[in-house]
Amino acid sequence: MSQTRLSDHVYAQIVDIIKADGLAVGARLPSEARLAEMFGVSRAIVREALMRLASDGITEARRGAGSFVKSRPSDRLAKFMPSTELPTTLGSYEVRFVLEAEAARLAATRRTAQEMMYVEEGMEMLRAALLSSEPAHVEDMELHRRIAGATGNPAFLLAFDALHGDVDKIMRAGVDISRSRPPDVIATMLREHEQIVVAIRAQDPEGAALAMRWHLWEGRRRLMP
Amino acid sequence: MSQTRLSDHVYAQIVDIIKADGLAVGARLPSEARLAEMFGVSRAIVREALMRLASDGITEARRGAGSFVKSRPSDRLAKFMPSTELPTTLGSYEVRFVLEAEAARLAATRRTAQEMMYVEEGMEMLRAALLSSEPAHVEDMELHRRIAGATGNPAFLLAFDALHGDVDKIMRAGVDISRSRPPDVIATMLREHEQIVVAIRAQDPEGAALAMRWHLWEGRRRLMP
DNA sequence: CTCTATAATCTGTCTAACAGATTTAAGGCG
DNA sequence: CGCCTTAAATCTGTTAGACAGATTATAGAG
Repeated sequence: MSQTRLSDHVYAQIVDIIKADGLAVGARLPSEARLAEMFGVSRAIVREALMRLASDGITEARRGAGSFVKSRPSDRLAKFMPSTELPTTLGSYEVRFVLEAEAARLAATRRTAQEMMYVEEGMEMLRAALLSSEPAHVEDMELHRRIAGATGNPAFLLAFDALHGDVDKIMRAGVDISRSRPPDVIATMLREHEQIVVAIRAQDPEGAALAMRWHLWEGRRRLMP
Repeated sequence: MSQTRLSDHVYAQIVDIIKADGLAVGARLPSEARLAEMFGVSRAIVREALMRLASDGITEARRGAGSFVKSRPSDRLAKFMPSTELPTTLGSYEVRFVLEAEAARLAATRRTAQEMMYVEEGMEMLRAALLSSEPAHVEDMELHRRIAGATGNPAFLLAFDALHGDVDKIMRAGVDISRSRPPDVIATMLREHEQIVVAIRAQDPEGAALAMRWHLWEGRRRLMP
């Protein structure tokens, strides 16, 4: 804790309230004015804390009605607490394996021409990043995200963002995966992605799903041989 | 677009400033007062946006000095926000079909005794709610969520929460399934859930996956015949 | 008992102010 | 000219009070 903002403390105290009082998903929190009174701070501070709680997906505010529990913090915290960063990253592969393989299959089936262009553009961005030997983590994610979007089903993007949003947070916390990659690995990664894009372009559902599964399988191995 | 908080807009505009002006990591943002003047809002609103930016690891505030860029916002992160407002009732089934079927399979494979108890408890809650003819939507979700948790892989819960986070909102908007639920449908829903739980208890991966797929398939049909 | 109008709450937002930390500018001295 | 000390300007962190608009609770009429 470098800084001592009151809203940090209020954030933690509201989390405690939800956990201690066992507030279920959908339950209403005390009003901002009430919380301010309880913690002895101004309403503005409570609002700052609530903004972060909402940003973290724990609460949700409805105008005129109140703030409500959206996802119990104990569960959200549990996914960071027990295991270290790497296992969580690895765990996401298990989900990506089914989620993104299905996305690739559906993208191949019903992508529009515009969505295809968007995917191809993402592929170009990844290629440029990889060939310039820069950290290509963002571009990698972006391509995968565009493929999820090419299904035309926003639910895939919802799940994708949830998965990679928190992974991104974890990596910002100090884990540096972008270690030095030898040239042959770069070429391999490029080829794997290209096979996925080619299959989607050719409207080959099974090929796209298989290429995605293979790529994720290999990616997981690269992370933890 | 359920809510239009000014701080949401300010958040996006500050991200735009960082990207457009090419502010490097460590660069100082305009002061809160200046930002408030630029966007035509009060300083409190700017602070609420800055709290979320700080929570997302993009900026960092130093007391008396100013707010500084901590990490350049990626394009992916910028697109992260608007996706939260998409209603995805039917589309979510397409994702649940692969996601929860895999969760059921893995839960059957490696559930602990404690996780099994947690699932059984969820089943009891659902049974009680359904038999009392009360809206059982929350209990239904809770059982599915506990099954996702029984995989031991928190990534499944991440994806699950993302998909079902807005369901409460949708239900409140008027789609009330519980009203039009004849007794035979209740019995059917109960049986479908029981088959899933039984398969997980019996550590039958394929049976669990199949039962989940069947249940979701029927559920989708009940929603939109 | 149901429907409706009214009152009470609650979020979203603004303005004005002050303390304390930090940066900047101004001198003063070698 | 360059360096150090000091005072002024700036900035974040925080408080108080106010008002509009949305939502929920309440009381009353039929």
